[in-house]
Amino acid sequence: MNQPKLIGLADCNNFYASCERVFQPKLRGKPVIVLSNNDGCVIARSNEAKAIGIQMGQPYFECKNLIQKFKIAVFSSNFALYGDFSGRVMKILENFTIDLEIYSVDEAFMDMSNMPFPDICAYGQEIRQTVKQWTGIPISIGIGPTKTLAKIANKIAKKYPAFKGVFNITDHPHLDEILQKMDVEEVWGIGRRFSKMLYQYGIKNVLQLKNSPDAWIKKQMSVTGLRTVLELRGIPQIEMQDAPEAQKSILTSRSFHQPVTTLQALNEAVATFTSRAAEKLREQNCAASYLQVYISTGYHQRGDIYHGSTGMELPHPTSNTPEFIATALRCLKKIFKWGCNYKKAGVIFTDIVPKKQQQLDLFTPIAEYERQEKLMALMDQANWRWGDDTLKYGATGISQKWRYRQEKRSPSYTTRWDELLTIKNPTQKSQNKV
DNA sequence: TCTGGGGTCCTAGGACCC
DNA sequence: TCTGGGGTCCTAGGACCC
Repeated sequence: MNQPKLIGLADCNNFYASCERVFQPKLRGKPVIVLSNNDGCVIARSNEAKAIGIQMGQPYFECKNLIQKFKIAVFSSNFALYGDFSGRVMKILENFTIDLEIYSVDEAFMDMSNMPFPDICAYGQEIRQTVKQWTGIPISIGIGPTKTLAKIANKIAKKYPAFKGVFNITDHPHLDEILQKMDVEEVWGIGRRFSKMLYQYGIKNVLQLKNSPDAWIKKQMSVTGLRTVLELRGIPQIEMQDAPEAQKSILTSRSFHQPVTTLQALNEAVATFTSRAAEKLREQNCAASYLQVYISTGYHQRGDIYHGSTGMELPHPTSNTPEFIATALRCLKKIFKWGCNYKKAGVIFTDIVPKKQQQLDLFTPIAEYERQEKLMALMDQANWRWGDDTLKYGATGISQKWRYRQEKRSPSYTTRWDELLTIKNPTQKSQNKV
């Protein structure tokens, strides 16, 4: 029989906002927010910004008044920077556990069973301090017998300063009281729809959810919902994953800052997204054999709302950009409708296989494959070294009027040579790269 | 005027087969 | 007009996550 598990969830606090703050110490204790692509809406908030009342997902234009009034520091998102920080944090966490499962850019589950420490919370504190010291990123750690309870413990660790960022919910004497005070919506796996439904049946707090009958839960919320409830009861349903599984889909999409109306402009956008998706595919050493394209008008606009999407199978799994672009443009032609104000487009690759398993088709000579492979590798290298779009396909367009906007992006301090942090030397007037 | 992007899993329903 | 039962596979859509 398996030993009961102890699972820790380490979660970076206000991750993107914290990353931005690392390089601007003067912003410590000050409200900071990070915006989505297009500077459209708020996707990260420091505690101070939350206290002021800025909401997650709130449109930027809606909170401009508050921003001015409270002098909130605003950043466009800089995912290269956040990805780099994420890697550093995860590397540190790895040293503290036998099994780390990276769950998202700012979260990881840690197997903390059988740790040779009598006080698991003290150990958690040590992890927390190390990460803070080495990266500048504050984290919180929740510990519990299941992933769902570890998530809940993490929320508590964040909510009550008395716990100093680490909370263990396992065998807690006041577990039921804790759960009774939490809203069902706070549970991992219960979103807006389900919590609304549960509310209608009078199930408002987590304790009530935990004690609801299995059959009813399954009927209302399918097996996923039932798993969540069992996890709340301390029965593990969501195991730790040993190795990261191969991705099943790769998606690249963007909203346009201004509506796009012509097929020509959409062609460019779709070709660009396709190139980017193909790069991601090659980064993972994979090939794909199915491609979908979608385009849509805005949801907030007046007039016709249109959502078109279609897919096509490629003759064989590939990672070759020109093949994808040709297929994607054919898909686009099928779904394009004149007279629409398009606000978004995207490309999705599915049926992904590792490159080793890639089936070559019979009629293309091996030498041709090798030539394509070399060309792709060369382009990826050039774009990695000298910046995105150093080398690109003509189909992706030159003017790219549909491009999105990022007015307040911080420099990529850690990932681009030309944007390394510069420090002013008080004795000289010049600035030096570090 | 201005509202993100990238994923996973589950289910229902249709097509098809014997 | 009446018209079985059971299985598989695929896709679209809905739910969730960060």
